[in-house]
Amino acid sequence: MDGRKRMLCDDMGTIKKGPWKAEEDEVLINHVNKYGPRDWSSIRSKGLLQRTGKSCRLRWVNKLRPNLKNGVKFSAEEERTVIDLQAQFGNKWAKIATYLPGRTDNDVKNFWSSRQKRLARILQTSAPPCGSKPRKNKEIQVPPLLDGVPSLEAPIFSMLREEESIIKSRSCSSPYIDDSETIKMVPLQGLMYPGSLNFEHSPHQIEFNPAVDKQSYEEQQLQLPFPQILQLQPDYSLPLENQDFITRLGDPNFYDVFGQCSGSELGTGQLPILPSCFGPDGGSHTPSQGENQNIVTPDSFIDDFPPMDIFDHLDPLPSPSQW
DNA sequence: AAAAATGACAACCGCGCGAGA
DNA sequence: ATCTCGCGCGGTTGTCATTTT
Repeated sequence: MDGRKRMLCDDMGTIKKGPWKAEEDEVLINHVNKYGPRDWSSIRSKGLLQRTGKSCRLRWVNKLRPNLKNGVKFSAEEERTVIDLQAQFGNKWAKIATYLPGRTDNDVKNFWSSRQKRLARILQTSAPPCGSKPRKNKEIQVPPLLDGVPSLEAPIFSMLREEESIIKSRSCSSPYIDDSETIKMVPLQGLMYPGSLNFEHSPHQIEFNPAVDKQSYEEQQLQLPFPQILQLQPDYSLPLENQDFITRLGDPNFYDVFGQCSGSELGTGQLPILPSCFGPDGGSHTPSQGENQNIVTPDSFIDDFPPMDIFDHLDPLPSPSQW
């Protein structure tokens, strides 16, 4: 339906909808200048405009109010603020907007919505059904660790525009990340030793062989002690979210992000999903009752995940048929 | 160059709340 | 006490512009 090209007229043609004209804006501004931003309904009752009071208020609040940052993109700082406040308050856009001078609840809402769409698309295109062909060559075959996540809803990756370049420039700080143009499996290999994963059994059950990791890897590669990989310290030069993510890797509650996926249910040494393998016990950490002060939901896990842009640099994994 | 995908933005709708009659 | 009305908020939809394929 072409909702906005047509000039909708409800109530026997007395209510105008659709885009505002400059003349209407002028009338509205004049009214506000005279009476203040109130009595919206009187604008129509006085015959000044064929708009509902609601529509007038919305127009004023979102477009005509002074000091609005119309047409100005959200800065990185504003993005971060929204992300933080959304985590704190939920979808209380009006409340969040009060922390952002010049921004309206609609702005914040739209920003968040766009972000959600973007991130949902990233996850969707990163996790094609088995056998499906990626739409673009830039995409990757999602690692089994994400592909098999049960009932994981659209992700809420925390991702700032500025982060991609930072990740690109900094992500090779891990000795386990291929220090080349292509960053391979950053979230996975950054925390595991290459060769410690066995994909033979099932695409959704990666077998973790601790024996392969430390010793053989260190012998072959760098003489770096294993604990170094777990003693992750926040890098304060990184964006806040990355710091937080890294910090929380050391939080026991962060390991078993999907709660129900205890090691006992899955079998020792089998890694159904990535996050469990972050645990010191290889994913068998089962939070006891009352241990969920920091309940980690799938969404919050996604929030804590590193920026998805880093996946842009992943080499495609072999398809299951190639395993 | 054309088509498709995506992002950004504007506006409407429904619901709930609070004040006043 | 309750009814009505105005307002504010969150969700949703549609359009246009830009980017990507």
